[in-house]
Amino acid sequence: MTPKRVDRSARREQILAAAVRVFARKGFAATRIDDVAREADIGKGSVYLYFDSRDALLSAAFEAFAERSRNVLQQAREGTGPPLERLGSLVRSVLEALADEPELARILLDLWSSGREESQLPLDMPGVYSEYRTTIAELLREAEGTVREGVGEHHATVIVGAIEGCLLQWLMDPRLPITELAEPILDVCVEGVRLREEA
Amino acid sequence: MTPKRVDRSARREQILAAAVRVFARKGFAATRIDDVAREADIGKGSVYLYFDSRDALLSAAFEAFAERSRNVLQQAREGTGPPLERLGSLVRSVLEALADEPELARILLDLWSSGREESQLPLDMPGVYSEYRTTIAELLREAEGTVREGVGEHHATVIVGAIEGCLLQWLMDPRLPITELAEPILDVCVEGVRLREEA
Amino acid sequence: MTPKRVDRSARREQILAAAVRVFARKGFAATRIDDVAREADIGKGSVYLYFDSRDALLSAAFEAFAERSRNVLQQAREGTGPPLERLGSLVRSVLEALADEPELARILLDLWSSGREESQLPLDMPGVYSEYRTTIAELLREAEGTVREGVGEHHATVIVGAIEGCLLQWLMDPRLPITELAEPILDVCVEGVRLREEA
Amino acid sequence: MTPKRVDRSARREQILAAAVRVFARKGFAATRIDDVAREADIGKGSVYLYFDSRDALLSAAFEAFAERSRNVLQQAREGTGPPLERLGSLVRSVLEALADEPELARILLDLWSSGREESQLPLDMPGVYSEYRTTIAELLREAEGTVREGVGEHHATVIVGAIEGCLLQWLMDPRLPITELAEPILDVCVEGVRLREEA
DNA sequence: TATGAATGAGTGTTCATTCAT
DNA sequence: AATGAATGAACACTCATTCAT
Repeated sequence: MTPKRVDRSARREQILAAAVRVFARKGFAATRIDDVAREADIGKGSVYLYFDSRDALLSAAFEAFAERSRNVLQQAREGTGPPLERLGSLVRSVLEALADEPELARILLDLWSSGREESQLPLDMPGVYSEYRTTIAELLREAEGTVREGVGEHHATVIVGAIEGCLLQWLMDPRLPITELAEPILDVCVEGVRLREEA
Repeated sequence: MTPKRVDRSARREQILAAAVRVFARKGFAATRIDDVAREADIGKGSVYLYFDSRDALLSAAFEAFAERSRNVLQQAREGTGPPLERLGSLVRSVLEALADEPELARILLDLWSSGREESQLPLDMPGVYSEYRTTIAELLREAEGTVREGVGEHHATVIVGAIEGCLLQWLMDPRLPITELAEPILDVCVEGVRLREEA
Repeated sequence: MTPKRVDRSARREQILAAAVRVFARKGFAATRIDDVAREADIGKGSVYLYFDSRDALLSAAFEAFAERSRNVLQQAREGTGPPLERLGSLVRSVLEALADEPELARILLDLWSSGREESQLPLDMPGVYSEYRTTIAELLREAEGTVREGVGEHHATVIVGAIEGCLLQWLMDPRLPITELAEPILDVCVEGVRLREEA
Repeated sequence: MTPKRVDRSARREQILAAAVRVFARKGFAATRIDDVAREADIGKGSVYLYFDSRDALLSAAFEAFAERSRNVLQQAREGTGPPLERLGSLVRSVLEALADEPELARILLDLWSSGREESQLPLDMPGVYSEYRTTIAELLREAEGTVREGVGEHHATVIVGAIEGCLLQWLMDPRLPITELAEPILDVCVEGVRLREEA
């Protein structure tokens, strides 16, 4: 029926993976189509059989990243158990997912840059972060009674910020122990919103 | 014979300011020297009388940013009063400084990208964040007895992360009320490390 | 998958020949890559598929010239017969070779200029002339007994000079009958060194 | 009457001398107006008070060179004594003049290049060489009876060639002892045309 | 007269994209 | 489908020339 559909899509993935590796290494701006083709071990022209343009590679990388995000968030929303524990799982999942695919993480630097309003590529990074915030805000709302009064959307923003900000520091300085940061993040963020059971 | 009529360094600043505005708008990668010249209302060649290269403009922008950073951090270190309150002031100062110069803030997106290891421009962004962490870690240390045990460097990273991560979200979506985030950040971060006065 | 259709080195030669024609006409300094591309009837970018830079075109032209030189000199060294007759053949060969490829001859003007010490391009023109002199000095040495005493390296320099100087004048004024100058050169140079059979 | 005429012309000479020094060092193509101004120790704009354009500097340098040539040739024409001896004096004068002002000599490389037909600057180098040849041909004609039959214009070309060709080799390789070449040149050129007094 | 800041036309080079094979 | 040679638009940077002071 679709005799080469699998091949085609596998090939596409192969090229995208190569592109992500190169983007991670040199950054999008410094990456040439030639570099991607060489990394994917195919001819330069072949890249265009699977992607419309150089920018399309970054868009596809964004999509891959956004999909990971959606998955992690969906799990958090569908999870059961105490909301603050699900928040903890969410934070750990995010960091693990990034630590698992450090190359995908490194392209965040380019995705952030390209998210700019006047950019030609309107990758919907704002949307990704908006979803993050919404999901976490929802968890906080569910946790009503466990968290202090007044905790709300802004605190969700801070929690997302803490995660992304740690990630950012790791990207700037890979010596930072990104996985070890999960607990401190939770320490700060979860304790930072938890209701104090004052005597 | 006639001494210079123009103040070299004022002119330089004027061009740099124009460059920062354009970088903020279109991103460094998409900014042409011509754009900067037009924004500064001078000829293209004149840019080169004050900057060695296009990259030098970004480096200068980094320097401007780094100087702001150093000032804010210095104030935090020299401040008096309870450490956690000084942490609060620091957080507010950082956010205010960035909200005051949103264009300078937006080039952070480019500075982060250029911080990449293989980049040609050795902008010392890692150094900037390292100083941030050190300063905050110092405040936390001074706050010993007020903060929970085990609170340390990693928590400093989380606090820096929360600030930068909120900033990041604001950059992605300028509708976020960046200055209003100071209190939630402190809410989370300060409460997140403060000793619980358990009965 | 399909092997190259074009013969790389043939293409290279084609471009080089075009470049030499333009150099001959306008001089290297006044030649734009665009001129070369147009003369070769290809796109400007294609020049760079075969040559690293504009300078590389001149270097390649030098190589072509140097190869011709080496061939002519080798023939002179390998020749048989009385040395002074071989000198005559050498002189005639040099002039004929240049008259045959007047465009290659005209780039001599540029090669001489580029031979300057501080030049970026280390075209070994001095080496070429040094070989000329050595070869001719060798012929003169072999001719010992036929030439006057005291005839040596300096006279070789003068003979090379006479050839190149005639060439120079022809380049300045193409109406000079370069090939007809072979005999006068020999007249002067050979008679100028030949032993006088004094009574 | 002409209150600053001397000053003006002296200034012009100062600049021209500076230009010649720079041309000699880096070649005309690589010489910037800035280089000349710095060498002359004046402002860049001031160069244009005395010369119309960069090219005009090379033209002026040519004029200076051509004037030296004319002087030397005039002396040869006006001289007395046996023609072949005057030819000897001429050769020596030319070489001495060049050895005296090696910088003026070095710009020959640029003058030759710029003499090209399609060049924008039609420096009359062909004219200079033509005069050389005419003068020497005249000497040879006067020497009728002392030189072999058939010696004529072409031999004049060869003699001019020998001089210029030695000069060329010296310019390519300054280690060649230019002044020591006068005698070999005469050896070859004068003996090369002199009538053999056969027994 | 002297200056050097300002200019912008001009050019070498790169590289995304196309297309003949 | 796959290739890589060919292309030319785009751009950083240079520098001769101008001109306000």
